[in-house]
Parts: sequence; C-alpha cells; structure tokens
Amino acid sequence: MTTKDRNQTERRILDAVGTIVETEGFEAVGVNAVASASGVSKVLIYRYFGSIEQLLAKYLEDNDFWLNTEFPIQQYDNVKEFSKAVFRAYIDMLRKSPALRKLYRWELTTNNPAIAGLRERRERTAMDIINAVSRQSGQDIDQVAGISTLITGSVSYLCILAENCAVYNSLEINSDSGWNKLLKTIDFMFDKIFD
Amino acid sequence: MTTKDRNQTERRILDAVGTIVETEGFEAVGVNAVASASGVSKVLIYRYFGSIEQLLAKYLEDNDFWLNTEFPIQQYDNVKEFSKAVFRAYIDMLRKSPALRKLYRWELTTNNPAIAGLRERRERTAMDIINAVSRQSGQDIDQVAGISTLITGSVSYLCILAENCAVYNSLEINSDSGWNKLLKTIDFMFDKIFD
DNA sequence: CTTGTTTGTTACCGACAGGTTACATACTTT
DNA sequence: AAAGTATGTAACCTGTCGGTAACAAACAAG
Repeated sequence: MTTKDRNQTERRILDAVGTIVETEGFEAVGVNAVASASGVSKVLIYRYFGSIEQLLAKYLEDNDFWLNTEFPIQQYDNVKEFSKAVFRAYIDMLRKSPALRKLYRWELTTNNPAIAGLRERRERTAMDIINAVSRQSGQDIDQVAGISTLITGSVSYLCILAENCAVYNSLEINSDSGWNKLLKTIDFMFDKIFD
Repeated sequence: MTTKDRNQTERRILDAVGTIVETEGFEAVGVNAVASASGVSKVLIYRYFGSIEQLLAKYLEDNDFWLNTEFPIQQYDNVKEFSKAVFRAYIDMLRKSPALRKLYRWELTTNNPAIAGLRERRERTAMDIINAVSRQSGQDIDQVAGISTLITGSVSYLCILAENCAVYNSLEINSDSGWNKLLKTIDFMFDKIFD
C-alpha cells in the first residue's frame, strides 16, 4: 500500500469484489481471494466491512442491479409494443452484464437477507408492470403474470446457461442470431395473444 | 466395514453420492463427504472409481436422468394436446426429483465431459420432438423450438429457484396452486397459437 | 515533543479439503 | 499350509480456507 487512505482502500476492496464477481461469481468471493485480488491485507476487510456477507451486501447496494431501470409505463399507448420492449430490455440487460448473470446464478444456490431484499424489490417492480399491463390490455392478471414468468424465467436461465453451454434446442444462445430467433418467437407470441 | 464385499462397498459409495446430491447438490460431492457419508474410507473411492469426476459420471450413468422418458409421438393425433402433455410431464419430472433439480443447477456452474454428454443426448431428444411437432402442426420449426425453449427454460429456472424462493411474479412456485396457474397459462398460449 | 488513534502488514492458528503411503486383514489359489 | 492378491483402515502430507494476534508506521491532538 502506498499511502494511508481508508477511502481508497475500501474502493480497492470493493473493486476487487467486482472483478471476482464478474469473472468467477459470488461463490468465489472469499476473504483470501478479495485480499489477494485487491492487494490489501485481509485484516482490513474485517475492520472496514465486518464480514464477507456485509461486504457483499455493500457491493449489492452500491451497484443496485435491476432496480435503477425504470420503465415509463404511461409513455406507451400500445400495450403490446410496450411489453415487447420490456422483455427486450430485460434480455439486453442480462446479456450485457456478467455480474448480473452471476447474481442470478448465485440466487439459485443461496438465500440470505441481502438476496431476500433484492427479491422483494424486484417482485414489487415486476408486479407493478404486470398490473399495469393487465389493466391496460384487459387480460387476466394471472395470465399476464404467467406469460411474464415464462419469458423472464427462460431468459434468466438461458443467459446463465450460455456461459457453459452454446446451444439449447438448436438455438445458439451465445450469439445474437440465437437471441434474435427467440425475440421473433416472443413477438410472435404477443401478436397471437394480444389480438 | 463388516465383511469384505467390493460390490456392496461400491453400492454404499454410490448410495452416499445419491443422498448428498439430493440434499446438498453436486457441488458438495467431495471425497471426504462421500467417505464419511458412506462409512467407507476414502482410499476405496479412488481405488474403485478413480476420481470424484468418474464417480459422478458413474452416478449419472446409473440413474440416467431425462433420457429414459420416452415420448410416444405417433400415439397422439392431436398435436396441441400432445405438446401440452409433454410440458406437463417435464414439469412433473422436475418438481418430483430433487436430484434432477440439483443436476440442472450444477450444469449452470460447471462444464465437463459427463455433462456435455448428457446435453447432447437431451438436445437430440428435444429436437426429435420439436421436429415432429413442427411437421405435424405446420408451424415453423424455429417458432416451435422458441416456444419450447421459453417453457422448458422457465420451468427449469423456477424449479431450481423454488428451493430458495417461494414466490416469483406472485406465483407460489413451491405449491401446486402456483404451478397450476402456470399450466393454465401454457394451455392458454397453445390454444392461441395452434388455431 | 509526546501521547493516543488510525491505518497498515506479517505471522500465525485451527479446520478441513484433496490426495497418498504404509500397513493390517481377509480371501484364493496352488 | 503357504504365497499371492483383493479389500480395508489409519495416519499423514500439502494446500487453502476463515479468522485473529501482535506489531509497525503514519498521523492528529494536547
């Protein structure tokens, strides 16, 4: 360490968490790994953050995934096109962000207060959109929730899987071409459903 | 160990793998864990199976997930009902089997020859069905593959997630009621698509 | 200048992981 | 009965994990 600067040290630690998360995932975030990746002795991790759990909580809080993306519902008068756009945004977000993929993957094997908090807020955001779409389209809310679940669920799954598997049902889930096919299917579905 | 019986010892080891997989998942299958769970010294694991990878390969080979479920395509003259039935079977299978859920979860974080082999065979089975449905229904094959991907992908995701999370888009993914709603949505979708 | 506090490093501890060596005991074969 | 082989265990080795103690250096306040 060159100078004595607590703020900078904390930044280094959090940055190290970021790179570990992006490359190896949350599962790999341990005291020793963060210490060596940040070039900071691990005692400081405990001193400044308390524990790895709290460090991860801070990391999640800093880059608050998903929550900051606001969907301006009113602006769309065409519910069908709005729906398509929402899922397009969802796909882009997940395909672009390694950290977000790792977060979704981590959630499948873990449960802790930080994750529970994220899920709650995500649930609220999602249900707000679903409610709005149901109201504006006249579709049954369970039906809208179901369709939304089918799409976001599979998109989440495929984006995680794509890091270890190139093809699923003949779709190249690693390339734009595969995802464009899936987008066409989603559009097709909405065209059939919203008559 | 009471008597000297290699067959019985191998059985004990494989059974221990099974219980560990079902309760904690493939990630937890290590030499020490299997040794203590089976009551067998770990040297024998190496002697009889070579390595943990090979032991897991044997375990996967023994209970070959997914592959043994044959779908008699010809028997259905109604393609729509056949499709619904396939996905119903898929959901039941995944919801009933903890080991299968753990396998799907493991696949999201790992890649090895055993998994690659499974994927290949699964891919072939799936594409056989998709081809048949496309031919018999007249739907574009990419469209059928897309729909199938949306459903199986989300079902896989939700079944894995349900072990750590009770609600997704207001659906109770831990209970039959939530899944029945989702089944209704799938049926609804097929009714709209197959006109 | 001296005293106390913040920031930092090194070195260590116990627990447990994967993996191997050396040895004991049973069974088979001649 | 004797020799060889298959089956089993205990003990150990190295490495890494999370976690802590002890100490060094910079800085602030009197």
